[in-house]
Amino acid sequence: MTPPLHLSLAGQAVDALRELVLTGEIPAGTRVNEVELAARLGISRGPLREAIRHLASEGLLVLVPHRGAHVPEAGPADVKALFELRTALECAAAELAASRRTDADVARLHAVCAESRRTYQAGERFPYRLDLAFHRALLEAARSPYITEQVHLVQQRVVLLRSGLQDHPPHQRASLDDHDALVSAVAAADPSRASDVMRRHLARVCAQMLTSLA
Amino acid sequence: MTPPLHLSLAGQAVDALRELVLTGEIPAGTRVNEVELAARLGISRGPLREAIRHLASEGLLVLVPHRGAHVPEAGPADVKALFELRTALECAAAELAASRRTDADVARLHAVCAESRRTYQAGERFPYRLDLAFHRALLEAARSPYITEQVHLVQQRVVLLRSGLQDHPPHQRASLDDHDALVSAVAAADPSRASDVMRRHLARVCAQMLTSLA
DNA sequence: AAACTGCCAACTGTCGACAGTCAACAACGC
DNA sequence: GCGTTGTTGACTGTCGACAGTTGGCAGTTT
Repeated sequence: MTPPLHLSLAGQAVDALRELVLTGEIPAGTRVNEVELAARLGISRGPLREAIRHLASEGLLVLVPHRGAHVPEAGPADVKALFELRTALECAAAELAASRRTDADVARLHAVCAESRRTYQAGERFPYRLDLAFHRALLEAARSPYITEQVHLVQQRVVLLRSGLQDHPPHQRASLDDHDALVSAVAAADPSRASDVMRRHLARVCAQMLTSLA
Repeated sequence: MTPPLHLSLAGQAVDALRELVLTGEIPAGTRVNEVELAARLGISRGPLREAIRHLASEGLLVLVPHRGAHVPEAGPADVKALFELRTALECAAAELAASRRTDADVARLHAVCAESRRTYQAGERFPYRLDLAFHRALLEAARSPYITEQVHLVQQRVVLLRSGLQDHPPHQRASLDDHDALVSAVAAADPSRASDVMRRHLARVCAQMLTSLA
């Protein structure tokens, strides 16, 4: 059928399902039917079940015994709790990045910031993609694999919460400034300042998400 | 067979496998045979596979395509990286606990510390169980569900690394003092001091594990 | 009319069997 | 004797079918 495919069906199913969830194609609260979805993806229920369980372990799905899986519906309390976790992880990452960063790391961070600002001034709005790229560049500089892994998982859940939300330009402007301040603290090898800036940045983003949610 | 069991076979398999891994009954590096283990647990391969994937998502197993799962072998670099994650999470938890704790929380923490000290002075060594209980009591006071969840997962991985290691009494003595200092900071509602104490505590524990490992 | 009880359809949980892949072993050539 | 290649065995990946449970619907009772 598919001879030179280097990924198992379960692996493909994970990617496909993740896409369906993150794009909001499967709305929050909707129950996922195994047989139906398996047919839609062209695979059997076995691999699909593994994919469902995997995404559940990432927090993108919620399992209910004998009642299947559904995309979680998040309230303000969830957003706050999730950002407490994100703050813990990313502040630590910022600290580590400030103490471990190489010149190449700083250059990369500057490049991402520059591109973000350019895109923002050109199109009145910079894509979320660049925000993710910035945080990932920071993680790279932190060189802490387990923290990096966890931040990626948390960011995914934030993306899930963001689906159906749009950013206001003023908030974007503030984020750009935060990013610049963060790069400056990292470049200056000042861990505690980097942590503080990150904390304020995430507090702002969290507050903005809470108002957009209400 | 087992009529009034309120847990799915996969759920039971998760618990059983977790026990086998954490107790070291399945040594690090050993490959896990699905058919053999399924027979041993008295279930089919389907639920067992789900259990294996679940534990892999918790970091207790490593999956290799077409070659099954095995318990990860951890070196010093892994220990350091894991403790960077643990420090990020538990320092944040200590901060939150210090700012949110109720009198009941403080009482609970005091009780755990007292029992630890009593057991230590009586038997020259206090069980790891009480150390876990202390950190869990602190998490309860922090009231941050996602951080709590992640700390539990990390603690599990630490237990995995600890299997086959024994504590030296002097290190235990230091831990007892750290715990007391932590309770005092939390009781005084001093988040930054709580975070600092936790950081020092975990640095000590990490260093001790690294020396025991070599 | 409202509440309760028994049935029914749909779905999840589980199983056994088949197919594909990888690694070790053996035979062969150099 | 050593490296290479074909073969074989064991194991994982996948599938289709069966069994158990859940929630809803119809029928009945008060």
